[in-house]
Amino acid sequence: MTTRTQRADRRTEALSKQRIVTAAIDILDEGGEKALTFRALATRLATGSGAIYHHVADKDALLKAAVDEVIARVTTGTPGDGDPREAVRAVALGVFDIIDARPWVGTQLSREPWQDAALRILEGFGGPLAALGVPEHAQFDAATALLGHVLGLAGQYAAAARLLPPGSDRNAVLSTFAGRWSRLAPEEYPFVRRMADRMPEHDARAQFLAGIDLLLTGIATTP
Amino acid sequence: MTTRTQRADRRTEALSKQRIVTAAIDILDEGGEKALTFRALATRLATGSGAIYHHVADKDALLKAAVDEVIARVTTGTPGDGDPREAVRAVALGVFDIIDARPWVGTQLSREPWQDAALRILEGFGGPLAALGVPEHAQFDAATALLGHVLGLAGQYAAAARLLPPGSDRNAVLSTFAGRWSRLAPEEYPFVRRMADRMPEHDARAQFLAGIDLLLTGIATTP
DNA sequence: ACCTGAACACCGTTCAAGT
DNA sequence: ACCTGAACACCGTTCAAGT
Repeated sequence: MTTRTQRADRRTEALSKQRIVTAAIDILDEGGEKALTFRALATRLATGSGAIYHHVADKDALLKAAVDEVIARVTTGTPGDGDPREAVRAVALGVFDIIDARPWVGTQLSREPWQDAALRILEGFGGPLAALGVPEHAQFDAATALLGHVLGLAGQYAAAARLLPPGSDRNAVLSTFAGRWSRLAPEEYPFVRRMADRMPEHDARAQFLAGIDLLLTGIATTP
Repeated sequence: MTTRTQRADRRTEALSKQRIVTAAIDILDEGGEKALTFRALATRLATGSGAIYHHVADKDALLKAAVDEVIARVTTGTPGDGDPREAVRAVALGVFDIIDARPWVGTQLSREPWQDAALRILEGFGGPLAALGVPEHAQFDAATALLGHVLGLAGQYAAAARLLPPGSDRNAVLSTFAGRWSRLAPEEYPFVRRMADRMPEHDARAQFLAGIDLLLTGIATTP
């Protein structure tokens, strides 16, 4: 007899892992890693903090699920049957752009070795590498090297972005650091100082891609 | 008149940033990142937790100083005047081995973009790259790509090592993950599954170095 | 079975009080 | 100036009590 009122009562909609992960992603996007607490999550879901543990093991599992969901969107995009080199670049840039847009993904990927999200990226490189004619025994080294570049450099830019006001873009980040580098001791850091002068004309995304291309060239040249 | 007793009283030795950082490194080595708390640090230094703040701004600064000290030991080793390729490999492997021995360094390097430690590594690559005849405009891309590989892949192995009992070595880590990968869905992860079968015969350090060599080949081939 | 929210066992950091 | 250590403002996680 009370069925008629249920439809309007959105707040008591059943909790689920999916709803929790979605809310967690929203909080991470809005306020960064620091903002994601079980109390904040419970408030947003209009429930008690303990309720979350009925659907998610702990905070680590929650972060893993959030990263996995976001990464899956890039790697499940059809690779197409075009140039395999372009397919590799597309996967790499896809992950780079995700990390750029959501720095918390970069942080988490570094902490989650060989977990679901990293495997998806690895898998995304595998097909194109085979299509490129890389011998099977060399495919694993090639794929892990590409993964390493993606996680390492994209993660660095993500961490840099975290230090600056959320509004500022990639190149502003680089410029800020370039200024800092110019003031280093010339005897200790001759190379870094020299490079600092070139920074302003550099584009972070292009630089990331240059690394991918160096690897692709190395992969194509190595027998 | 109380001067005679001072020599034996080691516990009241003056606090200093150096002493604090050394103690922090010891705690990190013995118990990992979780073990480093200001309370544990204060206990080891036989002082109050608040005293630490007279010498170190906060926990972040403490971790930065600890990583910087450890990384400086590798990059300040004389690069020698031998093969520049070998010099690049030596820097990369040096950092890899540090991260392997102290997983907390890997975690921290991912969180500290373009800070002292990362700059030291970058600088370590700079000299050899110039010696290799890499044109100046390409040196920065090359150095950052090498840095990305070091931070990305070495960090992954470090994080993996953290998940296993502290005794187990690199290859045991890989074998454990290989077993897990073999049980993945074949339609979703054909590449990763295929690679899992090759894992047992792989050496993590060699695989890391293979990536460096791919980059070096790419760098040498790119005009 | 699922949810609630107070309670527990921690943190990093601050600060009045001491020397 | 430096140190002490209790106090503060948080955490993640647990668990008796409710539905």
